[in-house]
Amino acid sequence: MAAAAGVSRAAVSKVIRNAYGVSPQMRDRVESAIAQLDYRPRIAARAMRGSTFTLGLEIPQIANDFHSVIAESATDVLAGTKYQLVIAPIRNPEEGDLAIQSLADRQVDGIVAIAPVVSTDWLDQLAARIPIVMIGHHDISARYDTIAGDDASGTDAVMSHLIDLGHRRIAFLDSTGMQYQPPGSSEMSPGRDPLAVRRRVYSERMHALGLPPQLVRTAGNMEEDARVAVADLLASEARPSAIFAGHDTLAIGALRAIAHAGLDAQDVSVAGFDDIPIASHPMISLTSVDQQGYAIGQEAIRLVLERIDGRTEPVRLQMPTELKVRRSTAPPRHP
Amino acid sequence: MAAAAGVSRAAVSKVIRNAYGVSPQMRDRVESAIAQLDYRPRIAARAMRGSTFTLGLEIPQIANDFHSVIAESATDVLAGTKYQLVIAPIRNPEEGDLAIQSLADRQVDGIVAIAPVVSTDWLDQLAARIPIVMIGHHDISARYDTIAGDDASGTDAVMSHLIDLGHRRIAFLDSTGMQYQPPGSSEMSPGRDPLAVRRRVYSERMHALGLPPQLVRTAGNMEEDARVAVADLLASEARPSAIFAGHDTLAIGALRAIAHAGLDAQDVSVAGFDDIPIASHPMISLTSVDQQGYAIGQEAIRLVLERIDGRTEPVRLQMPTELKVRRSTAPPRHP
DNA sequence: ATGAAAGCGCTAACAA
DNA sequence: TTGTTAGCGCTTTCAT
Repeated sequence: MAAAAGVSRAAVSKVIRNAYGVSPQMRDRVESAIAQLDYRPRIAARAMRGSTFTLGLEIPQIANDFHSVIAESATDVLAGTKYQLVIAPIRNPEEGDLAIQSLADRQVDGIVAIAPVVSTDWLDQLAARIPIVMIGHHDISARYDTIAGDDASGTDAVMSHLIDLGHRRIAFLDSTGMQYQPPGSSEMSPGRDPLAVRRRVYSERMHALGLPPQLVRTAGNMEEDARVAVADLLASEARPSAIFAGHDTLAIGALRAIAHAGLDAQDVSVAGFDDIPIASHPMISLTSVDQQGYAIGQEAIRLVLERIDGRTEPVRLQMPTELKVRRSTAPPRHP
Repeated sequence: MAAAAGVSRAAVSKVIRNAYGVSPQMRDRVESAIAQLDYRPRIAARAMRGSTFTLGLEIPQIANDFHSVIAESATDVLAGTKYQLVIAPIRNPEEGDLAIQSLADRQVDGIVAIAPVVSTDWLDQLAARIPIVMIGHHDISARYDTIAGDDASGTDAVMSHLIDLGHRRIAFLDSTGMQYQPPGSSEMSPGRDPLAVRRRVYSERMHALGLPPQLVRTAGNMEEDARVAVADLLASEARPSAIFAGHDTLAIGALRAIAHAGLDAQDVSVAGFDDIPIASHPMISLTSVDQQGYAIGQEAIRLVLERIDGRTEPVRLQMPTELKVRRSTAPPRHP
């Protein structure tokens, strides 16, 4: 390339990086050579000396629309900038360390991670080398930033709503997980993940009313896992009058089972969390907690860019929540 | 690293790559040093000499669940292999060249692209350097592989179904797009993209019955674009008795407008294409054409790995389609 | 303002 | 079987 333009490599490098010390005519010469040769700098070579202009996003469960919304907003924010977003999808949060490590191995300039199952220690160590923003977990770290919805108040709102409607037999639809210990890590801090907080506040509210909490475990975070679990639940003795799902993807699965059984919101009400786009569809109309997924994605990118820019003090954001009451919750027919 | 283990760099390299010519004791020594130092090879440095063990997936519109399913199956196939999948998301198919170029700049070992707006010439040129698999477009290329659903027969099935139900005023819900010309490219081959095929077969079937085709253009490929367009349509004189949506994301948006207007399938039937997961939800129950998105993703990865492995003859796959008749289509109340 | 040259961490060819 | 060495294509420092 340099040879073709009849200039030094350094000159080409400077022009590309818009660096100081190039005359206008030099710039012209190099730029026309670039255009003519259709020259593209190799990111890998640049990575050897510095940055890759690549931001990594770890996504557990790409089928979860809450995650898609975050990816969408990150894409929107980054469009037209010099940074390229790459998503490392995994099958479940337990594989989070693999995806994050993989992104680090590829020397991305920053990482945004959505609620992976990794220890804070492990992440702290990584964050010493590379900017990291954590979405979802309520971590307190000196090295990386955190953005989470206000799970406690969101859950409170759901519980108050259901109780006010007259529900007493309220089940919490939970996913398994958070069992895995990443190698060489200390134990996970308790209650840092979003579902743990929602589960805890649910239990507290039930206890406060003298009601027995009913935790229904799904086999995983897929819609289908929830459908199966709720189908079983409906066929059992322990049928609740309302189900609070740990997140909307589970709630949608629950609604499948309920609709399939020919039941409606007065038989079994359903509330979710995240307010994914389909929740507002008039044919679904799922009561859910909005935690501003789109804004979370925007903020995450903003924070990681700030860190790339030099910030070192950690930032912790908590997004306000708002309960969207829709037709999937109603007063119970048989309280 | 090499120094710490007291061996040569070449030895380390060989152990990592499982290459020929390492004694068991050498392997042991190196491996324990790797474990102890928590050593991770830098992908960028490897890229300078060869491969990156990274596969790129270009996704237009991450909010489209058909695309998510493809990403999901690709993730599943690649889990546990030495390859890492990275997704380059864009806002619309018109930005396809940016995402693909960006992946190429990052020297991924292979690229899977979902129906981007790029010329076949441009792609052919790129495919000379890097394995490419195209999903969606019915391209005929000597250099890259193609996987597409059988759009013609799928559309035929939808049209026959609607006509058999008694519909005559059938609109095609189309998205704009495919207008953009990538720089330095020849014109796009006509009819290579999925929507063009569906639109064409729709028009043919309408003409065959002596009916005027009714093309309804949305502002884009988002669910919301379809909702707006259909809301306008319902309020106009030209209200059809059935809408065939170019793909399911548009169909879901159409159903929003229809449900919101208090209408049902007998007023305005809706059929879509792709059979995204939510289509089978009992509360949505969208008639749609299944083109096996999950299998498409699997095959795409298989093909790109085959190419990395040395295959050079192009492969073209066409997936069979199956019409899933559900409750969103019904005989018209007012034919 | 420009160019020469060192070096980033690997792999591959070759020498020992 | 092992180690030495020459690059891959950039960025950065340092002369000019």
